[in-house]
Amino acid sequence: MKKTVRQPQQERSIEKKNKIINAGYELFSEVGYYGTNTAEIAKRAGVSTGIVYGYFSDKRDILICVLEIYLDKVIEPLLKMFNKLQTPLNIEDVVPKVIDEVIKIHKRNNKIHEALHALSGSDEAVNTKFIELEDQITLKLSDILVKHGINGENIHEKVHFAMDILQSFAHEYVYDKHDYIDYFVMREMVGNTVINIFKD
Amino acid sequence: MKKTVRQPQQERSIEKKNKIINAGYELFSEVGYYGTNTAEIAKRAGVSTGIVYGYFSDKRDILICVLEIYLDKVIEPLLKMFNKLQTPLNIEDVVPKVIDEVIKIHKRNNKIHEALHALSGSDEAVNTKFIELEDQITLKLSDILVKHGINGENIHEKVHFAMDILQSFAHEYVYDKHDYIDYFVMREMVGNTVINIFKD
Amino acid sequence: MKKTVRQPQQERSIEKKNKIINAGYELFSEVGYYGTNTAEIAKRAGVSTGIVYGYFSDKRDILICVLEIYLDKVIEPLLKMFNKLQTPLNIEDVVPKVIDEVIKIHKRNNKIHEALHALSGSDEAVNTKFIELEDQITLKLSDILVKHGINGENIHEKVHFAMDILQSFAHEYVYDKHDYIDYFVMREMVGNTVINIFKD
Amino acid sequence: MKKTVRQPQQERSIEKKNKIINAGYELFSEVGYYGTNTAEIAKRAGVSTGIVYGYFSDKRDILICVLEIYLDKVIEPLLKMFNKLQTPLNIEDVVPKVIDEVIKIHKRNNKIHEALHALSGSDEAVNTKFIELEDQITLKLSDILVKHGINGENIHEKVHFAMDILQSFAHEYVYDKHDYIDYFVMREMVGNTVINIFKD
DNA sequence: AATGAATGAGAATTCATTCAT
DNA sequence: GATGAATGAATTCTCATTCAT
Repeated sequence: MKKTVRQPQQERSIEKKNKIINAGYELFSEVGYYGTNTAEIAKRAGVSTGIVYGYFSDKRDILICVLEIYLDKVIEPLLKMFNKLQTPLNIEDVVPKVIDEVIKIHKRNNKIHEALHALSGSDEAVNTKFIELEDQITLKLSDILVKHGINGENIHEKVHFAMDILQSFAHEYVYDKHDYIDYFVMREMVGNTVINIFKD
Repeated sequence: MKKTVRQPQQERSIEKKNKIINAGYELFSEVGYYGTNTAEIAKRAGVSTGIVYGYFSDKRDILICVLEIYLDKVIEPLLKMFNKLQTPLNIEDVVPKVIDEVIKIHKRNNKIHEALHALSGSDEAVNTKFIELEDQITLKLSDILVKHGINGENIHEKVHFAMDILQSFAHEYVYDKHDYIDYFVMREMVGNTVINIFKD
Repeated sequence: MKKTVRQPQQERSIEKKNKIINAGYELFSEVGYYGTNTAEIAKRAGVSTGIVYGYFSDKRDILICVLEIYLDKVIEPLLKMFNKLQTPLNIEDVVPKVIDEVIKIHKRNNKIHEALHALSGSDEAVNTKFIELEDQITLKLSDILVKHGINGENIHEKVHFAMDILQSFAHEYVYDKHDYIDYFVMREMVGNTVINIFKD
Repeated sequence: MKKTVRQPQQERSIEKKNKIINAGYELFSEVGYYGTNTAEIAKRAGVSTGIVYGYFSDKRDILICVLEIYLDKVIEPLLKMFNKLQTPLNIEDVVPKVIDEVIKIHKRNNKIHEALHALSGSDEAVNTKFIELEDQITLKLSDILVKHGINGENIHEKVHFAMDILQSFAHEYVYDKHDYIDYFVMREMVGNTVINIFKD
């Protein structure tokens, strides 16, 4: 009665599972979770519809896996950037680079971010994963910043708040295009604000 | 061929249309757009399924209308608060009040906000409406602030940015509950940041 | 419990009933019986949907009435033409005129003919009316022809058969447009055939 | 977005598709196109409603396929009959046989013929298919007749006209039952008329 | 008589999931 | 492990007909 989901050990199987996840990633990005059906995922992955249920317990399970690779695509470039920084770091120099990086990440992943974030409201597991993502980023960045000599007082709150601001701005920047907003001006504001957070 | 949607003139009809919108509002809030079906909306509104299509062209059309009342629920308490303020306004006093208000709004509307925002990624009309609403809020608030003696330079960018920050924080505050975040500390940061935006 | 259908006596009412029938006639012609809904008929007739059921027991009842005015539109011009004929009539002269007339009738009424004929397969009353129409035409024309000196032997069969041929041809002529058919040649064949039927 | 209709290759699948077409054929015959719903077709075919949409894009698509097998049921017995004939064929002997055959075909297929013809008025694709089928019959029969030594002048027009006449008569014969018509007499007329068409 | 809003059964269609091969 | 045909519950939407006003 219990549903057993294959834990693929062989390379062939892992490869196939990844193909499905990637197909899901693409399709969820393109037309959202509800706009995608499992048959299409299978087709795009080049496998049969039946085998999808050999690797995943249900459609939502694919989503969870997609979410995981999405998280990597977000976290990795950020960490890589921070790891390249030299001590002592000059916050005025770093912030613009971070802004550029966050925008870049947002551009690459905006659609899937929307699709996944949309689900976080109605799906506990998805929501949890998102929170975990934020946790990871916040904690790792806090660590790195403190190691580079940034004042550690309330560092988690500072980092988290800064990340919120940057993400929010990246979203504005990539999507909305309100006519009456000068995004160059706004970018300066964002930059100065973040710098101030870490300044004193 | 042509779809005719009743444009209700009489009070009775307007009332009924509103009942449907409210039922939609509630259900979309509770279980999201895709978790709701038109039969349920009708049932909750106390009407037949058929008449739903007398007032709305389709399910999405209900969403669009829900989006509109959502705006009111968001914008009205904010405007009311601002209208009570005395000129010249002391930004240090106002910001904490605004934070409280935004948190309150977020608490009341968090689910529906998610649901609507979710759709804006995959539905052009919903997205357009969303942007329209953001525009309205930004422009109205900008207007009020300038009238109260706030420096009008880059006011749209300032207001929009401040709204992003506040919304982002309210979201954090209401939802996420990261263990390592002291929300009282974060709240102070947010307040000071917003105050700084409008200070000089 | 019984459904009473108003038998309109006053002119205003009769006019209104006719408006509905005409609206039905038009719409059935344009989009067929199943492509038309009663709300549209009412709208086109300039009356409310409710009152339609004051004059007609149901949608099919409108169809029956439409069928009746259709029959008149078919029978009248044919009889008018035959009544103008002079004794002794020259069959070679008459037949081309009849062909022209039948084609004209077909052109004016082809759509509604299709729509009505379509129903005759599944609706006994409609079928009966159609048979009645054929009866009327056959008997009246037979009468006229005999009075004009045409040999009365098997006259009903001759007339009916001739009408079948003419109708069939008119249908071909108005509709089908098979590329490989020279309709001028076919028309000659039809004419000669009909003439032969009445010749000996 | 895209609708993919299975193109069944395996015998099992083809068989199932045929079952659905046959169920459609039966039901359209019995109660017409609008009197039939897809659930009933599925039930009659002994399959689920879902799989119907695996083989057909929609209900109309079933109709189109039914139209095709209808053609076969009409054309095959006719062709078989003609193929048995000896050259040079004696038209006086052939025509009565053809009349019998056409009546037989009509008896077997009258309802479906009605149903299909009905739709051809309001559905372009059905209409096109219908014309295509008539073309096939005309061209094949013309070919056969010429090969059997019949004068090829205006052969398409002759065949088409003869088919119209025969069909029209078969329809009369099978359905209408006008009291005042002696169908034996009429049958003689039809026979002679058709013979005359091909005589000189 | 007249209105047109309201009803609700019924229709077509979709799609996550299962299952025979 | 793999296939893809098959399932059938669920969903959106329509429309002939009724009914409160």
